[in-house]
Amino acid sequence: MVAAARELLGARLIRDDGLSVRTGRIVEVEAYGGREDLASHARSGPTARNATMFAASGEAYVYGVYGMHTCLNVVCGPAGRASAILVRAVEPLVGVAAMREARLARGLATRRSERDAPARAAARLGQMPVARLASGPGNLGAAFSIKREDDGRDLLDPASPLRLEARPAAEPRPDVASGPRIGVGFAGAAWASAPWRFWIPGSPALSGRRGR
DNA sequence: CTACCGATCCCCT
DNA sequence: GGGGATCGGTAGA
Repeated sequence: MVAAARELLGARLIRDDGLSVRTGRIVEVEAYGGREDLASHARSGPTARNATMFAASGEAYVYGVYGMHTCLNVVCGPAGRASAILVRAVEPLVGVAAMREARLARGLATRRSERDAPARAAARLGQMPVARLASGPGNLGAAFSIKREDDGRDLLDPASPLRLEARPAAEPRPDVASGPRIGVGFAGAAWASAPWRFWIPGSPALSGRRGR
């Protein structure tokens, strides 16, 4: 699982809906395990929400949180054993305009209804640096139009509209840094401090304050 | 700079 | 009915 997380860094995430293509280089991920991992959605065994976590390697596990965000995971364990890698950030490579549109579309659908909110959101997105468009799991979900219907998709199928590609052979294996996972304090100190977050040091697209 | 707060909805110790 | 693998804005030191 940890090895799979490291292997994902540098790989490409691709959204190909037939009209536009969006791709990004994965620069930040987190590993989540099964029942023993108190930070994992699988901590209480299989449920309707986390069923895909128990699927075979290579499927997408998509979940919604806080009523407005969808997050993408790559299932990485053998069938029956829950494990998933949360994709927290990518560096946009192709389809930057489509990512801005997707961010705007999702933001308008969910943000509080102030009178001038749409104009302000559009202005903010227009100014936003490319590296921030898919920085953080919620932002990535919006930029790549991740939907609940993507749950269970085969990310290793070259014909899939949402898929992964290996890091290009010509591209060197990236350096990898690690540290505690984000936002899992509820799991208790032991699991919250486990160094299961991995990132490519120096990437401008890292989540939180690191990339700013 | 840090700290808190609200938004918003599906699923569940 | 509670709460969350988040985000961006605001208030205050």
